Amino acid sequence: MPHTSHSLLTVGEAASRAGITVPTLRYYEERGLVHSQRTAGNQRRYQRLALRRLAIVAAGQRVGLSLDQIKAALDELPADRAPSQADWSAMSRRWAGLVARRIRELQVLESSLESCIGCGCLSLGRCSLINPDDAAAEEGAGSRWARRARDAGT
Amino acid sequence: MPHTSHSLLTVGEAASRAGITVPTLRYYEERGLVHSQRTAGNQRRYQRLALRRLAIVAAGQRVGLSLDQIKAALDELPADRAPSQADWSAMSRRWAGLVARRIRELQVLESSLESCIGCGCLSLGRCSLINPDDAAAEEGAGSRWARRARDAGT
DNA sequence: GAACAACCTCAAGTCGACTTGAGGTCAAAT
DNA sequence: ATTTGACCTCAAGTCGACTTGAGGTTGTTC
Repeated sequence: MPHTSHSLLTVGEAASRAGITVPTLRYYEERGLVHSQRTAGNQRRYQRLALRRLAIVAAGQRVGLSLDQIKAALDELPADRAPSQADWSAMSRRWAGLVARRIRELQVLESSLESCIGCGCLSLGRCSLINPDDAAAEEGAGSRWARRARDAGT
Repeated sequence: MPHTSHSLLTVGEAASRAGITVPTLRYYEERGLVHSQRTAGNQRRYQRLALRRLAIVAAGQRVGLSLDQIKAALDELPADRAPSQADWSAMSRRWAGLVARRIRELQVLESSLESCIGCGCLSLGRCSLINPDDAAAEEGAGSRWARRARDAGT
């Protein structure tokens, strides 16, 4: 076993702290979401900072972003320094906007469903769930909102 | 052009009215989400009722359900009769519950992001976005937000 | 009765986000 | 020095939800 009191983390340590599998961590690295140093023997070593980036990845997934979108956000943060407050709050603000928007979408849906509970909806014409044209008027090109659900599992 | 004033719809008509492509409609049918009759020449003909089912599929996707989950919901509705109000409101109620739950999750996330906007989050330990354990504490066994739920019971 | 769009089936491809496997190397403990 | 578990790369597989393609048929219109 690698002794676990260094400031650099092995893949296994980093993965388990981030709550993901080792292959997933490697995959994230391949996608440019995290970075590592290598030992003389070519093994990955992660800085603590990498955990923060991984946590941001998880948060982004909860927000409903694709890895590419998350990468775009991460790319605006310094790669090997703690982000400045300005960096950080800009990112938070953008994501909060996305979340707020999604919440509004779901609330529209929720009220449609609620009005459906009693309506019987025997005629198509009346039902706002079935006829979401008005409700979803904003829907542009394929904004079928990407559902990503990570089953943290384990 | 097929003349467009029958009570039965061709694939093309049904697909365009449902806002999906023809292959997608065929795919849905293959998955058992809709059903059709066939002409003597083996072409699909859809009842109006199929449009309602397709609309339910779309709604379910907006709710965030998989096609399997949506199928499970549809399977409890009569296949070739309009659903009774009881059927309908039971489904709406279940879906409304899912939506409400998802909204609550996103609201937790939203408030985390909001508090992040100003916090700087220079230390991992404090940030609720980065440390969602407490925020997500209400969440029971696994299952981030119902998607892989084996109780696809809609 | 020919043109031609719309239809048919079946197979394979795509994309995102991973997982799984084969075959081989590194490093901490004994 | 050897063991053993953790690590390495590269390739291929999986899953959901579709899309694309090839090759052939139907049905309405002129």
